Amino acid sequence: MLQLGDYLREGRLELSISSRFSVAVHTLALLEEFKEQRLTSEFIAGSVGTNPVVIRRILSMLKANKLIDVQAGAAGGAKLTKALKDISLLDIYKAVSVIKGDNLFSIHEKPHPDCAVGGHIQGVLVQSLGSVQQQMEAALDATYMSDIMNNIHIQQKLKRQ
Amino acid sequence: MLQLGDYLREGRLELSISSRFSVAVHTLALLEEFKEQRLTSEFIAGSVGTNPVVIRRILSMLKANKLIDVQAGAAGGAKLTKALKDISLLDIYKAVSVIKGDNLFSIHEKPHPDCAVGGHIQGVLVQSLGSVQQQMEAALDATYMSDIMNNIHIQQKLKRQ
DNA sequence: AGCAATCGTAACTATTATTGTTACAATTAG
DNA sequence: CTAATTGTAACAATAATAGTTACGATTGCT
Repeated sequence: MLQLGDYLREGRLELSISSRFSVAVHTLALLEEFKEQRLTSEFIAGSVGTNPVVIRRILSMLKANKLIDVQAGAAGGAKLTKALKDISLLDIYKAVSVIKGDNLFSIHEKPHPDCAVGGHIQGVLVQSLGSVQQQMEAALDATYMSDIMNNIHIQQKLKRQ
Repeated sequence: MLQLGDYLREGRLELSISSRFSVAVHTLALLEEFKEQRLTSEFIAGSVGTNPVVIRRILSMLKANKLIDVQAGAAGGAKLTKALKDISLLDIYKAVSVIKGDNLFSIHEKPHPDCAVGGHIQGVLVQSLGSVQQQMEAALDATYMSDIMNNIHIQQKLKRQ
């Protein structure tokens, strides 16, 4: 369960589910689609529509979480280390959300402790909003990269007809 | 269901579930706890631990969504217009998230349309991530301000013992 | 050994939202 | 009329994101 301390850490940052997440999903789908070769950050950037450095930063995070393998040098690039059915969207979400203690909801940090409401609101919100966050993460954990890939293949076939 | 167009709007902003939300919940709890009188932005700010203008901005949003009534002038201030059992956290969440088309997840906007993955990833992500967002919002909609208030009262009693 | 490709990462910029703050006109009760 | 209060504009400080340039480190190939 989430702890109050997780929320009240000094200098805590606001959540933002950045497009790093969607780019990471895109990248893993590419690695599957072209799995016979390592893909370079330049190739991936071309498909995603961004800069290779942006991709390399995301590759670093995925590598740190052992979802992919990346090699420098000539013939370098990235490849999957797992089957897509063993990678949930939650795995990816956590991999690219590098800030520790990331909370979906911000809770104001200085309610008045002597107030009938202010003295208790943080603890109550940690429970209720923590539960909502858990349900959101459970939903992410229920979708796998293999599902995403299946959907992409369905769209490919639809387009061809 | 979410539409692709909701995501691809030019200049779309990143999500951030700001502390406006937790401050709004705190405010509504205060209005209930002291419902025999109108509460001024200064009083609420004292309990929340912020500036009265920050509170007035949030009061404006809650008022625009008909959750409260606010009056200017001497003896002015805010009061509830509904029973707490008729206000869900989702109602509040939507009230203070003023940006239209706010999406929990950002999706990168320029995947290469001719790529086997890039040409389909947006549509697939809109479906999958839209579903996750819906489940998160359903969780918010399952908690009511009356639940929050009950929990606050439980904590008040615990503290007294 | 040397070359070319590629990653890893630092540094910087531009953009944007949030939060807090000051200021002041408009509103309203008494 | 006066005092209290809201509504809102304007501005500053802070911080995250995304993009970009640059360059050292790594690696495969000849």
